[in-house]
Amino acid sequence: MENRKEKKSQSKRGLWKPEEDLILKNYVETYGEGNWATVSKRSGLMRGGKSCRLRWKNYLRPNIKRGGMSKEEEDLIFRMHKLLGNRWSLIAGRLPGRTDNEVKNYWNTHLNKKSLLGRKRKTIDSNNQHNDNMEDNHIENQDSKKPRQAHDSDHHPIFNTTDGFDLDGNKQEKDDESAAAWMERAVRFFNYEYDLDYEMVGTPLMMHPDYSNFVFDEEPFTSYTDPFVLFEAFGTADCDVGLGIQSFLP
DNA sequence: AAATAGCTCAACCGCGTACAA
DNA sequence: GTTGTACGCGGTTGAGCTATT
Repeated sequence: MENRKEKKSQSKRGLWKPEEDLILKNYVETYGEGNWATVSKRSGLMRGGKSCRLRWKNYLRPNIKRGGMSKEEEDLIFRMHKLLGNRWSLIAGRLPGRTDNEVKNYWNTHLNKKSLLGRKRKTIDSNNQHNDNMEDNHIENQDSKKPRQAHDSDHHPIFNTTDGFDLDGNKQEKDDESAAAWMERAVRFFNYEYDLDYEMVGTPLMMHPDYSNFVFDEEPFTSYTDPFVLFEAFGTADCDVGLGIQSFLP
């Protein structure tokens, strides 16, 4: 413990200087990525391994894309976030050259505001009680200092069904019954995610009396069942949500 | 021109997980 | 099964920049 404290205080902190970047770059080119704990010893950098790893991953790595997000990237982040929550590394994985840190910052400084404004504006419940609760809940979540709790989507039935609905991206024709089952699960998922009312959780939205008062933002609902996004979330082996749903695939 | 409020984003921290001994 | 180590992730902080008064 004492050792760890000592080590910490010895590590240089704060912004990286160009000469430090150069040293780190040379180090990685010589020794390769990994073994970050030994970087300071071998390279002479007075930085902790974590700091070096982060600097490499976010700024020095080849093919890092700098500069503002395109409209397409912004749109994808928005959609993926709706689906996956704050899983920045997963979202960043679908944006070549972008890092999880960048996506997270972009969300917090740009898209999160839009999201909150949008929610306030876009629901049409006449008494507006749900709207306020939704926003409060969201802000409360954002302010939480706790480590990431499981996202609602982790446990939602849409990711845990056992009806064998085919989502493996093999371009199989979906019959009407399967499509209907899919849609129902999707509807239930969004009902759950927005957390409109705890009593509604698990209740098929179509059957709920409040259904007529609810809209999914200003886009048609189908945009959130965008096949690309759904495939990305459910159909890829490197996606932990995908792994969940893949477990019941044939 | 100076003060200050607001915003952005690089960097840090703590926790969880994987893996080896 | 336990412990130690390395790594990755998401939440948070704060320095520096910009806009406003």
